[in-house]
This record gives sequence, structure tokens and C-alpha cells, in this order.
Amino acid sequence: MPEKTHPAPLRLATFLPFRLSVLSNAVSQRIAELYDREFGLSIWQWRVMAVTADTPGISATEIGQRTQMDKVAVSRAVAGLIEVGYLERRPSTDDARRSNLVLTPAGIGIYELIVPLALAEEAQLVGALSEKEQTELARLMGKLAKAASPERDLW
Amino acid sequence: MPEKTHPAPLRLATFLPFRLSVLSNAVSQRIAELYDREFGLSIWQWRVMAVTADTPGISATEIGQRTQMDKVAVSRAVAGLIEVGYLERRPSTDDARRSNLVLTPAGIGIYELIVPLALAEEAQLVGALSEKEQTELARLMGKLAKAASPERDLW
DNA sequence: ATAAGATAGTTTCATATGTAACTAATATTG
DNA sequence: CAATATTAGTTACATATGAAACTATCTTAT
Repeated sequence: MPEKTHPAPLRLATFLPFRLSVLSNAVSQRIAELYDREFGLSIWQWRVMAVTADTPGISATEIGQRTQMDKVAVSRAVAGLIEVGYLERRPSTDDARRSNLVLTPAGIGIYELIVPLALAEEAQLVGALSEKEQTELARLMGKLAKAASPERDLW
Repeated sequence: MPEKTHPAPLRLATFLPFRLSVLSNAVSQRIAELYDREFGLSIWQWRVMAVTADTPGISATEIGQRTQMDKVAVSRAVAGLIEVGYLERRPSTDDARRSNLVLTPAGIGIYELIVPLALAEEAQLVGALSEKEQTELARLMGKLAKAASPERDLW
């Protein structure tokens, strides 16, 4: 007579999706708090600023692709940034549906204040790893990203 | 005369907090959709079931600690699970404020259905990595977790 | 040239989530 | 043994979020 079968064990603490989620939340929360406290920005607004600084004249749709935000989130973040005067909407000449988005001088100023702080946060985080480990982590995350979402490139 | 200083570059695509967040979301979403579609459970409810299966008689507060959920989220997940009959609340004899939570037989049944599916999802994900890489990833994530949240143990 | 789709972006609505206030019970202090 | 502080958990409220509907514009096919 066979033994009662043991169900496969599942410890949350070793379950990758859980660990990833907890780690990501811990990291995001630190950094989100910084953006909000110092500059009154949400993490979504910050992401929009970052890609707009990188690619002035970008459209909302492109922002969504680069940041993995859905179009509603982009729309709201953009509206908020325009409201506080960090972003400007320029009608596109060749397609009246889209706008070309650019940071205002004020937006650029804030962006340049945030960048070093954000990089410092990141540095503090990855400072726990050696150069080699950092490279390896990036490589492994890339593999996971492809496995998790083969259809579209996550980054 | 000094050159105009270049602001430090920040590409979202190589910024660890961003990459972590995107990866974690991609993974969570796949798995959340599975729980919801097949069993009508939220990811929070699943986490509560997982730790309750592991430690029958656990209290809501302990669940919060183990899952990194705040007490409101635990309260709601527990209420939902009781509602659908997967969880039972037993008053604690020595402390009338707390309850001892246990899975019902129905809850155990569902749990045992989910576990292999969840593990299969995880396996598919980490299948992209060699054994050695998996170990290394876990180690690096552990270091990051400590750097991100030195105060409390994330897992 | 025009009707039928497709696309960019916004608005609406329903739900999820977090913070703070609350209730009930236990622990601590003088 | 009161009076006060702490803890477990829930409820209420305000805000965040996502899905679907919508508007305006552009593209495609006839």
C-alpha cells in the first residue's frame, strides 16, 4: 500500500515570485518616498520625466512603451506634470492626435536635481554587490524577464 | 573656461529599481492571473492560504509579518477566504483579541491544487537559469534585500 | 472621395489600496 | 487594583488604479 503522498512543499520565503515582489516593493517604496517627499512627484511622474528628458518630443504612447505604463497612467502622470509646470505639450504638426512632450526649464531643473539623488539611492543599494555581482544580477534579471514575458521586450 | 557639465545620465532601462519593478510586475501578473482565473483568489488571499497551510492556527498579525502584508490587507484577505469557505477563524483561548486561523478541508483541497501549479509557474520561470544561476540569483537578491531594508528581515 | 477600421489620448466608473480612526481586549504602571 | 498604555483586528474614508467607453484624428480599402 502506497504511503500518503506528501504535497509538494511551498514556502513563501523561497518562492521566487514572492521574493521578487517583496524586494521590488521594498526598493520602490524607499525611492518613491524620496521623490514624493522632496519633489511632490509620484513614481509614475518621475518615470515620465526620465524618458522625456532622454527623448524630448516623445509621445504619450512611446512613453507608455518605454516605461511599461498603460496609457491611462501615462495620461494622468502627464496631466499632473503639466499642472505643476514641469512638462509642456506641443501639438504635433503631422498628426493632430499626438502631442510632442517636452520638459519645461523648470522640469529640467527638477530633473537634474533628482537624477543624482536617484543614482545615489541605486548606488547605495547595489553597493552591497561587487562589480561582478552587479553585472551578473543584471544578466540573470534579463533572462528572467525574457522567460516571464517572451512576447515583448521588457527593457 | 570649463565645459558645460554633463548631468549624470540616467537610462530607465538600466536603472535597477525600475528593472526590478518591471520584472516583478511581469512575474506577479502572470501568476495572479492564474490564481484569479482558476480559483477566484487574489494574490493576497493566496499568500494567506500559503502561510496558513504552513502554520495552522497562525494569527492575522503573524500572517502580516510573514507575507509583508499590512494588517488591513490581511484582514480583508482573511474575510474573503472565510466568505468562500476556505478559512476558519477559531477564537484563541488565551487571548480573546486574536483568532487562530486554519484552512477548512475545502481550503486545503484548493491549496493542494494550487501548489503544483504555482511551482510549475516558478519552474518555468527559473527554468531559464541553470542550477548554479538560480542559487546565485537567490544569494544576490538576499544581499539586495538586506541593503534595501536593513531594519527588518524581508524573508 | 467615402465608409470602415485603427490609433492617440481622455474620461468615466467600478474596484483596490493605504491611512487613520475606532473597538475590544490585554499588559503595564503606580 | 485602578488608570494608562499597548496590541489585535475591523471599519471608514479618501485616493489610486485599471478596464471599458468615448472623442478626435488618421489610414485603408473600395
